[in-house]
Amino acid sequence: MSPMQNRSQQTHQKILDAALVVFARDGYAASSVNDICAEAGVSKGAFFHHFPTKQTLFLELLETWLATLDLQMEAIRQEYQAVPQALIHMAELMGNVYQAAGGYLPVFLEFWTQASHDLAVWQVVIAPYHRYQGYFTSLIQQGIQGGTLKPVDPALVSRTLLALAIGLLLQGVLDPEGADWANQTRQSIELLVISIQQEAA
Amino acid sequence: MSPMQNRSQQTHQKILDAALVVFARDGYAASSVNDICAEAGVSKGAFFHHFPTKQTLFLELLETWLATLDLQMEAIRQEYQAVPQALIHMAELMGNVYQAAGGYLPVFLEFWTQASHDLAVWQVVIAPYHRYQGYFTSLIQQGIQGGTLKPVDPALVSRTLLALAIGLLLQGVLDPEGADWANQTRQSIELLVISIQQEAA
DNA sequence: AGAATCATACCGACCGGTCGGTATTAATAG
DNA sequence: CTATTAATACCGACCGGTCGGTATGATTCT
Repeated sequence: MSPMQNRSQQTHQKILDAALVVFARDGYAASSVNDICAEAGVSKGAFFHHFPTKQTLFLELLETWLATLDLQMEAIRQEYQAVPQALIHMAELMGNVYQAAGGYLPVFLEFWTQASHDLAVWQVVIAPYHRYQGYFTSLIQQGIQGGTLKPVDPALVSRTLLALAIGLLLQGVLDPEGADWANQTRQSIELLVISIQQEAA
Repeated sequence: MSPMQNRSQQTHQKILDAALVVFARDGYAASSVNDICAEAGVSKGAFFHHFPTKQTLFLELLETWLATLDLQMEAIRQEYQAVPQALIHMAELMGNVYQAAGGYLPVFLEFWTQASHDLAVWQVVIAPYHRYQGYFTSLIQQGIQGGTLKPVDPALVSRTLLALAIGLLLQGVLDPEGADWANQTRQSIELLVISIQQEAA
């Protein structure tokens, strides 16, 4: 049943798992390769056998995270349904993100921070960002044409939705005990969706 | 007219200004004291004369930023007016933040990131965060009692408002050319405020 | 003068990354 | 199946360089 990875794959994964822990705890720049090796229980030689540079490891971690996000997005998209409900389902996706992230929410911040300082990271992040923004924009556009949403500016509402998701995530990082953030996210998005829903004539 | 600072105060300020530039460009952890000194045109000896540690400098920068934010918040609070309008004015405050930050928006991210890794920074950040959250909560509560707002959950809406501000700011950091973020912020908050406004009976 | 301010030289610790060598596994041959 | 070879995976000492911070001497102000 289990994939029965060979030693190399196991080590590779151990390093990735350890890096997630260390980056979440100390931040990317403040984390040394030695720290990651110690957490993974692996030698420095093994590290550089699997990853040419520290940045490569970071990018692989980022791409993995984006891939799982894409998977969840696609799952929502598949469930064909009315536009307002699709948006609300997206809120539940964010709830999944909180759950899946476990104690590693700060790495999200780390991704964003590095994107603003490192061109290579930025290029990896900006594409999905625009893709998601476009997805929501067209979804809202579609809702307007279908008559379920008021004639709002789709791009504006799209950026507003993303802002809610991102802003609540950041608050969750800063003050995890301050609220039930998964629940809060659902309710915040519902609040916004209700405000742009077309009342029945 | 000018404050005519003495040499010591000028040097102190030069270091702060330079740190703002360097932190915004490279991030806190990746910025060396030497980099900051070079940017400031000041020797390392001068640096450590004015700041015992690099973290101390960072905290002073953070506290200055929070103080100006407080100042603007207080200015809004002084203008006594109806609750919904006060909230919308808050949106304009965020517009000021964009303007005042100039090219230094990434330092906001840096503040947040460090807060999640460094207890001392976290303690400085968490108090104002809760204060602002409480301020908006009571403002909304007041609006509900005054009949200008629907009977929403004040704390929930407060966190939603903050999420908008933060989330739009983060998008502005990642994709400055992607939108007119100051304008977007105003419209996003208006969208939310309208949705919780009590319709005239 | 003497106290405050700044410059220079310097320190040990640690950084990311390299390298020569050693296990471990896979491939091949007999 | 075993013996041998080749390839891969791994180890840990080590490198040049940079880090935050210090010690000390020069300069500037009061």
